[in-house]
Amino acid sequence: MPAGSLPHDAVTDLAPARQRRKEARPQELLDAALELFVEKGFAATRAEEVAARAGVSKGTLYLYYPSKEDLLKAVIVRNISHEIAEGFGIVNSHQGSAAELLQIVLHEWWQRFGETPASGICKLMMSEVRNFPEIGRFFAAEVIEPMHALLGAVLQRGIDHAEFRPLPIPQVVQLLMAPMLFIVLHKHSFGACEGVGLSVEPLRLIDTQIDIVLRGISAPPRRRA
Amino acid sequence: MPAGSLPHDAVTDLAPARQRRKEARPQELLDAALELFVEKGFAATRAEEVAARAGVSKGTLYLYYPSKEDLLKAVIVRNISHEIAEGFGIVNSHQGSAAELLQIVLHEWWQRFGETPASGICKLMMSEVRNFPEIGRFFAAEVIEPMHALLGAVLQRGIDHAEFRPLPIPQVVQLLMAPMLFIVLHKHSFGACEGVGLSVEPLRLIDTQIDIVLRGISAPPRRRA
DNA sequence: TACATTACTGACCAATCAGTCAGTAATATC
DNA sequence: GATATTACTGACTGATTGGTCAGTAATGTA
Repeated sequence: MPAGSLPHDAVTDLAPARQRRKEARPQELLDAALELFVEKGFAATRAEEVAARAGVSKGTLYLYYPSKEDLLKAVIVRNISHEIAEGFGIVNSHQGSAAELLQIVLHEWWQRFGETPASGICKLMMSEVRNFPEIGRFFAAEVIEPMHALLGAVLQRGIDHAEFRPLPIPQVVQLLMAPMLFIVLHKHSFGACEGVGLSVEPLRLIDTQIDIVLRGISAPPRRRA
Repeated sequence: MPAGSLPHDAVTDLAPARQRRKEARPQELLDAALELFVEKGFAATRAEEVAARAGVSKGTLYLYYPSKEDLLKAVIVRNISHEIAEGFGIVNSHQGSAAELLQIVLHEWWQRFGETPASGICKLMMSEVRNFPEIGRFFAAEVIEPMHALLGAVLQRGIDHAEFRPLPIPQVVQLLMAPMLFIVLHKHSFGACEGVGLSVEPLRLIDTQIDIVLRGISAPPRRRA
């Protein structure tokens, strides 16, 4: 506003026009909170900022969530994708090779989770578990463990079909997840800063990973019989 | 102390006995700050806590570091290992195969950095870059880029000697680092909590990684000539 | 033992922020 | 249009915490 602007009689130009949208608020607040918690961390984010980004006042935030910590819990709980169940669907119904399946699962993971704002949850959990171990246990049980079971099942199938050589499954699962996590963590930390080197190209990295790992775990060609 | 304990005339039993140790303070404060920043995050850590863990009062902290943010900067700067230079020494003087060299470099990285408290810097930077991009740029220039150059050199040598097949070096470097980062990040987040599943065994994971990647990137056996 | 120097302390201050609540205005109902 | 209901607001408060500084005691010097 130019200096000396005086409040001409009616509502000022940019007056936000108060609205009542009981249904939409909770999700909008959750979205705003996720963004800010991922960006700045839980402790460094002020409740009023969350409210402002969601387009409401602080009072409204506390109308829907009783405390900042409850807001955090809700952010985690509500963003937990139930798509892991779908992942099992894909795995169980897949007809082709385990190698193909692995590729599909990793690509789907990237598309349905890595690319979406929900991937920020990874950074958020990483940063905050030690302050909220309860939430951490919940996340581990609902996300990490199912995800590992899923990838473990893919590997086991490959081994059973002699497509992959015998493997230490838990370790290989962790090795498969590591680059995926690297990508999303980078995206929400260094990758979001100006002039911080290291260009990460998710799809290219994932494809290179698939290429190398598949060569690395494939069973040697049969000698005879 | 049992209830009703009264201050008997001289100094109380557990009186901390004030000491003057001008030389030792800065490092002790830095160590305490690193621990706490990694554990709780920068914003959630109170300056007085840092002082207390270092065994001094808040005033003393501010005697050595002008602000909490300056303390953070000092924590990063002072914990940046100059061992990457030694890494280049190892790489340049190595006589054996590139595969062997890769194994050595990853193991050394784990021993000299991953296992030490300094590895907490990884989590700290991840969590805080977006709040302190300046520090992020410094860290990228001093640590990330040299580290990538180092691993890139190892890969390049392997390719030059036809030990490895042609590779997209930047991607493969990232794939090599991802599990290392996974290990240290896990150690300082989920790994430090009770009852949060997922047992991560660093050496076993690193060895599995080396095994798979080496198979995955090795050049196919020559056909003729 | 007396005095000077200075590393260290912790009570204090000002700023910040989570959480509250009396009041406002948008919608529903008649 | 009049009245009732309730989603929403933002000034307020109590607690917390970054940062200060007048004072204290440990050490050095004579």
